[in-house]
Order: sequence, then C-alpha cells, then structure tokens
Amino acid sequence: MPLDKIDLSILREVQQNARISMTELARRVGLSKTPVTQRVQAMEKSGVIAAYRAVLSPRKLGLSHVTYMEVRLLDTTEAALRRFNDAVRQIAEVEECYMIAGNFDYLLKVRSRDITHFRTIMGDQISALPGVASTSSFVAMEAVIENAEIEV
Amino acid sequence: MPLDKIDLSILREVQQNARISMTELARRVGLSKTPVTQRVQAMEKSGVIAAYRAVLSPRKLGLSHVTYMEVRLLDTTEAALRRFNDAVRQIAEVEECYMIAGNFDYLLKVRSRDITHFRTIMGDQISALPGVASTSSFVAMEAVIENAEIEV
DNA sequence: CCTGAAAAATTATTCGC
DNA sequence: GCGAATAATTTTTCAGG
Repeated sequence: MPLDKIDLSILREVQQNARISMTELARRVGLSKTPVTQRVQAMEKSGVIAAYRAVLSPRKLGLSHVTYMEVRLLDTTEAALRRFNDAVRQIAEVEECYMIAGNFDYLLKVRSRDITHFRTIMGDQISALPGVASTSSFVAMEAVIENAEIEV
Repeated sequence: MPLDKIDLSILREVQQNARISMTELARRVGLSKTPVTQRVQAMEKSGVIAAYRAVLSPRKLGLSHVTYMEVRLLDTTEAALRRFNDAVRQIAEVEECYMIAGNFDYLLKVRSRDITHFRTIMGDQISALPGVASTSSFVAMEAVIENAEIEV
C-alpha cells in the first residue's frame, strides 16, 4: 500500500489543518468524498497519520525557554540504555530525546519557563536520571524554526 | 486573560485529539458546550492554540533518519543572522532550528530518508546557506522521545 | 459566567451506478 | 471513483438563572 500523489496531497492538507471536513478535503484534492474518506481512514489505520493534535504556542504559555542538553551515561550496556530511556520519558519538560552516535550519548530538548526553571529541572530531574555521568547545556536564544511540518 | 484550570484541561484534551467535538470536549471538562466553545474560540483567537495538525509517522513515511547539525557562521552581525534565518526557513528538511548561546551558533534538526539522503541535503542545502563557516553533524541512532506534548 | 434545549447547519454514511 | 439521498452529529442560538 504505497502512497500515491493524492494521498500525499491529503497528508499535506491535514498537516495544515487537522479539523478540515472530508467534504472540504475532497474538494481540495479533487476527488469525491467517498474515496477521500476511505484514504484517510486507511492512513489512520496503517499509522501513517499517527494523531491529530492542537499545536500550542509556547510563547503564549510562557514556555518559550528552550535548552538542549548533551547527556553522557556511565555505561552504555543495553540494560542501562533501557533504564535511561524509560526514565527520561517520564519527564514532562523533555520535549525530545535522541540517542546519538558520537561523542555524547543523548541529546535532550528541554522546555521551561525561564533559565531559573530550567535549573530546577536540570538539578531535580535530569541529573537524577539513572546512570548519568555528566551533562552539558546549550541555551537557545531564538527559535528560528520550531516544529516544521514533515515534507511529504 | 489568564488561563484557568478548565482552560488548561481543554488544552490537554485538544493536544491529544484535535478532532474532538465541542460536545465531547464539554463532557470531558465538565462544563456545557456554550462556555467550552467560547473558551476554545478565545484561545484560538489569542494564539494560545496556534493550529490543529495531523501528526504523521516519520517511520511509516520512510523519514526516520534524524541528524542534528551544529552550524557556525563567519560573522554574527544582525544582517548575517537575518540572512541565515530567512534562508534556513526555506529548507523543508530542516524540522527545527535554534540560535544557540555558546560555542556554536545554530543547532539544526534535519530529517531525511537515510544517511545518503542526509549527505545530499547537507552538501546541497545546508552548506549553501549564507555565511556558513563550518558544520558538525550528530546522527541519531534512536528516537527516545519525538515531539512530546507541551505540559500545561 | 454557566445551563439546557431547540433550531439550523454541516457532516458523515449509504448505495446504486 | 462518482453523486445523490439519507442519517447522524455538530454547531449555533437563545431564554433563563
């Protein structure tokens, strides 16, 4: 079940507006409602469309402070990695976390109200993660691109 | 117009499901439809709710390769920064971009099909950005947390 | 500022082609 | 995949507390 041009066109539309009606979506992609509804349902079922979400404004919520953290672990055995992964997923302020090939082990994106708040998160939560050897923090001064759509 | 507990509750619901009806949303937050609809509209207007988006699965789309890039500029005059910002926003594969305080100037998150594809993006697009002095790349081996909701 | 119900509009579904 | 008819929901409106 490869995606054709119309599927990609549907994905672009729902990425821009998740609340679009099937009627309007059909009009935009140039097909009638029946097949468009079927295509959307198929992509929901297959998981290509993972969710529909409201995107909130960090700035309006007073959560515009972003810090990236490099986190190195004491050891990188499978068990240690799994323990860290499970624990970091519990921290609400960690917006993204990737295991990195190279000098450090993990890269975390932390969202906070301000740098004082970040300090608390770092001290109370990140440093308390299992197996952390050391961390380095990089403060963002400006969000140039925040959460772009996936290009399909 | 500060947000009260019910507003935050609404935000949590719509972050989880953007396609929820006002009827169902009202039931969940324990209020009738009228005020819930008004609150949602107010938060859309004020920009707290910035958009409604379908979240696609990078893996299902064959776009699971993530690379972080540190980019240093030749000079950091206001004009140079603005030129870089404007140009980087044109690159579809750059999912996030923050200006960083510290050793390097920018941190970019680049999404690609695979490392070969990344190499093309780096060579053709990132290196061609105005004023780039040097770059360092960090390949993600595993996505531990990808696009978490904002905690409200 | 909220409730609840009636009315109006829109949307999704079904089905023959 | 189309298009019309049907059925179901949803949004809107409004009187009242």
